Amino acid sequence: MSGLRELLDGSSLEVAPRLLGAVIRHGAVSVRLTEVEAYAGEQDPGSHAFNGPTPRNQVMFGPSGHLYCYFVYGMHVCANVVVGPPGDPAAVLLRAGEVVDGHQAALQNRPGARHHDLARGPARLCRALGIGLQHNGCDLQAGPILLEVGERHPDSAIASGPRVGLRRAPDRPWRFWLDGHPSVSAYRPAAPLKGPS
DNA sequence: AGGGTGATTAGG
DNA sequence: CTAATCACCCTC
Repeated sequence: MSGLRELLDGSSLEVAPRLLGAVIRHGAVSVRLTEVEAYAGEQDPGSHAFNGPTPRNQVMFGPSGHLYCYFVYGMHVCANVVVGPPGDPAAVLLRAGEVVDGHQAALQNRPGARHHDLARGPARLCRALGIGLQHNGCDLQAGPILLEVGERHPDSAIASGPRVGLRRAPDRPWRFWLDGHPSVSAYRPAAPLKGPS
C-alpha cells in the first residue's frame, strides 16, 4: 500500500534522485521536491554523522523514513529524510521544491516571497512548510510531516552536480535536481579554508 | 560581497 | 572551559 518503503529502499545515492517529484506535506502546505542532496553517513566526510553518533545526529542512526532536522548558522532549520537500516546514518537533504498546495499558508510563513522562491533552498523549504526542530525524528508515514510518493521522472530530466556549501568532500556530485526547474537553488561553492593564500 | 546568528563539536 | 565551525539567507 505505502509505496513509501520502496521509495526509500536502497542507499542514499539511489534514493536521492528517486525523491525528486515526491511530495512533502505539513498541514495545508504541500511541496513537490525539485532538488536534493545525498549524504552517506560514516563513509562521507561531508556528513554530520562522519564522526559517529552525537546528540544532534542520533536520528540518522535510527530507522529510515524519519525526519532529521538540524539548526544551523544561528537561525536556520534544514531537514533530511533518513534512509538505510538502523545503524547506518545515511540521509537525503531536502534542498528545494515547488509549492503545489497551500500556497496561501506558505506565503504567510515567508511573506513577500515569489512563488518559485517559497521553498527554494533548504532553510526556506522548512520555513515555508513550518518545519522546526520540534519535528526532528518525526515518522514521515505517521505525521505531522508526511512524505508521499509523487510522479516519476525519467533519468533524462534529472541533472546532478556537486553539493552546496561543503568544505569537506566538495567534489562528490551527489546533488540532484529537476533540470531547468525555476525552484532549484543557485550553486555556491563553500568559502575557502582559512590558511595561506 | 559581507554580515548576522547561536547551537554543536573537538580539544585543552 | 574555549574557540572554530557551520549541509544558509538577506541586504547592500
